Amino acid sequence: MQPILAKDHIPLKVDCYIKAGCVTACVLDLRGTRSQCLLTISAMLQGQSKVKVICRQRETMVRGKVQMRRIENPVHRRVTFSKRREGLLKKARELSVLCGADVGVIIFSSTGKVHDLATNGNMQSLVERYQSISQQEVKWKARIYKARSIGGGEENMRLDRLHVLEKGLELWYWQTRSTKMQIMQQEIQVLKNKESILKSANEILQQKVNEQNQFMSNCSVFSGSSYSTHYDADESCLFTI
Amino acid sequence: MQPILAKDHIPLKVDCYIKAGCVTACVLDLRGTRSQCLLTISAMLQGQSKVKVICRQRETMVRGKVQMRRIENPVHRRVTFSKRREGLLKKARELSVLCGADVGVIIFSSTGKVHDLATNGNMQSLVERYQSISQQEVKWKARIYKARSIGGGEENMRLDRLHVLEKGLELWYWQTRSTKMQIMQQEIQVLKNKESILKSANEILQQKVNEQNQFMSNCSVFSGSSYSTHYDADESCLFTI
DNA sequence: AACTATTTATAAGA
DNA sequence: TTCTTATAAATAGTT
Repeated sequence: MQPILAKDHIPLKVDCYIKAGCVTACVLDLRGTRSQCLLTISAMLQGQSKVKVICRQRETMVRGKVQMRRIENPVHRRVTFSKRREGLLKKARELSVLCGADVGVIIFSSTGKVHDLATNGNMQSLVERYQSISQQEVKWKARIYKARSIGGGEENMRLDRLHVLEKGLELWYWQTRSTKMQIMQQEIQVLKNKESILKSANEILQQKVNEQNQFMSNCSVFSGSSYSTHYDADESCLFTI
Repeated sequence: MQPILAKDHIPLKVDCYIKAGCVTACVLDLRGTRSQCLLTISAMLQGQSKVKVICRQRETMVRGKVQMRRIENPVHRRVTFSKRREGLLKKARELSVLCGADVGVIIFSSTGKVHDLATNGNMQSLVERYQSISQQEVKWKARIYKARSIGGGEENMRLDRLHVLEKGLELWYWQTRSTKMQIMQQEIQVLKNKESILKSANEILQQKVNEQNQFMSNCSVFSGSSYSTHYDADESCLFTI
């Protein structure tokens, strides 16, 4: 299948209702490389049932590719910003809906105006989630990095210790990815509450019991047996992130 | 310029290197309305210098529009997520370069994996800038709210001013309604825990106090003054769902 | 703001 | 996964 060279004009006879159009065509260049290219069709009506179509490759793109550099014209820049900002937010919403992702977008225009989107409805919680994960990742990586560099200096650095650390990172990734993570976080929340409330209940209880103990010891009937009740809530958080 | 009806097949003879392609054409429908439509070109090489092109309008779109709902097939969803995520980040970078904007994007996949982009190179500073601006916005809105409630009492409050303020307030409610929901639900969770734990703490406390009361009354020193402590947690849940 | 030619993204298939 | 390409969608420039 030899590639065939293009000629400047390709006269076509068609009898459809094309008025004008363009062709995104799959082409082979001279080296046989496949790529997409653009052709244009100019159609002129000829009588009732015939259209003459001239199809040729554009010598120059009328609207060239957008150069990826700052738009200097302020009016143009503002219009483009507005269009592309909407486009970006739309894409973000679509990603969220189609793939069940949570997406947050923050945009500062060059004039400092802020635009945002949080598909979960709350940028703050999204950012917090991001920060906690980032910090955790940084910690793990730092730990491994440290272990590695120490290990590099020390010959006694046992390989299995390094493996344990790397396993930890792996596990952390796995935990982060799983939906369990979310359940666990809720669980943590619950248990933290438990902790603080148990502590205050404990305080009140202690206080009551102490009052009574004091009252009773004031009666000089009882001596060294004081009631002490302590519900330790420190162990109530089973998971840590 | 009468629109001309399409026929099923449009045989074309071309001598360019088109292999296959499609046409996004501007067409006129039967009422003369202009719109974009799609044609396809199938090309077959014929010898060294000739290509036969069959151009016809698709009866049905082979790949219909994407339905904007969660993709249920996990493989499909993962692939789409990957592609669209890249697309989104690319768009964000382009917006930043073209318009001199600072853009931050945070993406959590449905499996909890995080992806991000901060065009200024530092998500933390971007988020901080966002948060400081958001806080100012909240303050401003609170001011409006206050002005409005004062305005309700004053007859001198000009109607147009009130309308402006109410418009702002409306917008603010709309923007934050979902956020509020989340905060409330969290609050509910916390308070439910509070309730149940306070109740058990209460029980323990009651038990203790009762024990001591009984002990003391057994000592026949005290008569009618029994300690009774009850921490009612029923009112601790401010919100109900 | 609307229009549309053109570019770009991407869904489905290999 | 990566590549291909048909097709849908975004958008640059214009009116």
